[in-house]
Parts: sequence; structure tokens; C-alpha cells
Amino acid sequence: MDGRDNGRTLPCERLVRVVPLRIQPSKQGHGGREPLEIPLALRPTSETAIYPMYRLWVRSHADMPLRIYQIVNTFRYETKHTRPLIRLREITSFKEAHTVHPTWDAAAAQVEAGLKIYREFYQRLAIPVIVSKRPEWDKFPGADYTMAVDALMPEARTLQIGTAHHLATNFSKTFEITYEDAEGAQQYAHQTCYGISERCIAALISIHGDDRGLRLPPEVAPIQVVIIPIIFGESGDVVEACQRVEAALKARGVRVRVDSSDERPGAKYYRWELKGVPLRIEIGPRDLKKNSCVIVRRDTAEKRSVPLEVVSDTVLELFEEIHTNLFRIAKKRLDESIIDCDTLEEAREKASSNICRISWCGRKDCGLEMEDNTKSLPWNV
RNA sequence: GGGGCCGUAGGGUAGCCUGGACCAUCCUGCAAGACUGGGGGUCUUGCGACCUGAGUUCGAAUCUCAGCGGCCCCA
Repeated sequence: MDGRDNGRTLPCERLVRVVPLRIQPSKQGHGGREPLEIPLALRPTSETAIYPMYRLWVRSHADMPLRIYQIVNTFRYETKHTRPLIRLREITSFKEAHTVHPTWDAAAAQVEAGLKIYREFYQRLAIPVIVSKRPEWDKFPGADYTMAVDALMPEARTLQIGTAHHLATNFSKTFEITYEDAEGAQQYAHQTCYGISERCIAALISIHGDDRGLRLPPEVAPIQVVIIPIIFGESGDVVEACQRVEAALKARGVRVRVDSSDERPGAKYYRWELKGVPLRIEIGPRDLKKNSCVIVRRDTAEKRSVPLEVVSDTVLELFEEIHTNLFRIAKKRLDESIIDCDTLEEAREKASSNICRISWCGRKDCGLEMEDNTKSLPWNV
């Protein structure tokens, strides 16, 4: 699918320059001279693949809103400086929505709806975000305007972890996506597109992780509770107690696992902390005498002895607390890093370790000068 | 686009400068066993590597050249 072949003009000339419409791999990678036996092309963005279909699917106002999403891999022509999960030549799980609406306002409402989804998504990952409108020169090529979701990474840099674009009629004019309105006249449709990539994983890992490894919010932890039996000799009763607790938690829908490998308990603690399991339950002879167990939080390392009959309730309560705590810590760090600057000089000093908020007249040359002077992009990464 | 650095078991490394006692060091990992077990245990045994090619040389992990791969810095 190559937009240049159909004789039409793309909505923005910059799109052609910034996003190659077709990447042609060779035996030496892209840019090599020797062609592959079977010619292959990598598909960079989805607009040119999807919108010709939208042209066929959208006929009347009754066909809208049209809202479709897909999870795909996407290729970017990054020549250097790739970084795992953050800057990749192949984005392996781009989750993108493409919608069509009759009016500009309806599309704008959809942009808001998309942003609301992303706010909730990141809330559930315990990641506080900043939602902002990008300046003209930083928006998606062909967009009327671009909204972006950013998170703060530990090294005080922002990471763009989601975008939502109002495309207005820019693409519908190119791809001739029109509909018949109530008066029987043909109108260009208004479109939006919005997406997030595996950068959400990068943010999750970086923002919550500590020196002991991952710290995962319970809702998204593959294993939410690990049970460590403390075995002396035979200890059949300990093993049995672990299995009872495991069954009780499973019955409440908890993703739980008993680590009955023959490593030392200490080694198991370190291993599961590294993997970010939110709660660890230790059960040994001492606990069984009291008919209790020890529950240890990954986020705070706090230990408490809990009677066996209330383990499930306690676990579910702690899940809530852990999520709240992770979000609170991240939110505090974000809030504290945002500082108001009165002068460009001040912003220059502080931009490397903070998010600077500064007045701007709205002119492009002023904006670019601010970026140059502070050696930062408006949202860094 | 420009510059710099580096390729040794699954991971991390020593050896390279000054070629030979290197069938390549140590840590970790993996496999098996024994004693163990409330914060990374100990011992025994085993597995596993010099990026590729050409050259120099009696002899190359080590020197030369080329290729491939990776990392970092600058624009």
C-alpha cells in the first residue's frame, strides 16, 4: 500500500519525509544492495492500510461512529539509538484505534474518550500521567491536533506513553472517506486515531522498580502471591498448610504459587522479590504453632503475622494498599518534579532534572528557541 | 551523518600490551548426589567459550587486515 501510487496528495507532505511509506528489506538489512529472493516490504503505519477500507465502509451517517482497533507490529525507520521497549525498529504490540465520525466535535469527544481510557489504563498500572496538547511542530503529521500522555521516568525524563490524534478531515480528503448527511449531501468524515505501545511496559518496570528488582501492582502481576514453606526435616504439616492456603487463595481468584523447590528460603525471597511478586507468605513450624503465617509486602518489605483463617481477606486488602501505595509514591515524585519557571535561564538550569512549566506566547520560533536553550524537547524523549 | 570503544561457556569476567607452562582463570548458571533449610548454605562430581575469514609465525585468544555483530558519545 503506497499512498504515492494513487495519484492523490497526502494530507501532509511531511508524512512522506518522516514516515517512509514502504521499507524495503535487503539481505544486508534496510539500505543494503542485494535484494531478497522473495521481495518483502515492511508496513510502517496503519493509516494507508486501513483508510481505503474505511472509504468503502463509510457510506452514510448511520455507519458512524466507526470504531475499530487492532494490535499489530509496526516498523519505524530508526537508524540508531534503539533502546529495548522504548525506541525500537519493530514495535511488537502497538495497540491502535481508528475511528470515524460525522463531525469535528464528535471526533474531539472521541479523542477525550481515548484519553480517558489511557488515564484509567495507567491508573491501573499505578502510573500517574500528564496529558497535554503537543505544539504544532510536534504533532502527528496530518493531525489537526495531537494529545499525548507522558510519564516521568526515574532519571527525571519524561516518556511519551500514549498519543491521541484528531485528524479532522485531513485524511478523509486524501482517502475520500465521505458520507451522505441528513440533507443528502456528501460530507468528508472526521477521524481520530490513538494508540499505545510496549512503552507502557517500560514505564511499568522503570517507575515502580527498586534496587531489589520489579515491583508490580497486584492487578497486573502474573503471580500475585508466592508461598514459601519453611521446612525442617519432614515437615509434612507445613507443606499441607501451604497447600490449604494456596487453595483458599485460588478460590478467591488470586494467582498464587507455592515454591516448593529445594532452594534455601532466603534464596527464594530474593528470587521472587526480583520478579516483583506483590506478596510473599511464609509458613513454618513456628507459625503453625500459632495457627498463623507471615505475610511480607514487596513494596514496603513490611512483615506481619496473620492468623490462617483470615489470610485471604488480608491478601485482598493488601492488594488494594499496595496499588495505592505504588501510585502514591509515583505521583509524589511526579508532582515534586514539576516546577514553575519564570525565566528561560531558570528553565535551562532545571530542565535536566525536572519538568519545567513556563509561559509561552504560542509562537513557533519562540517555542523552538526554548527547546534549544534548555536542550530539551517539549517532552524530552 | 560524524567520532570513540569492544567481541572469551547461558550471563559476568581473567588472560591480550610483551605470541609458547592456556587441552584458557574465576564468579554465576545448568545437571546429579549428600548434608541442610525463618534472608543469597556447604561439599563432591559433571556440562559449557576464544565472533568469522584471510595473513604473519615453528607456534595466535594474544600481532596485522577484512568482514560481521554490539555498546557509548556528538549532530
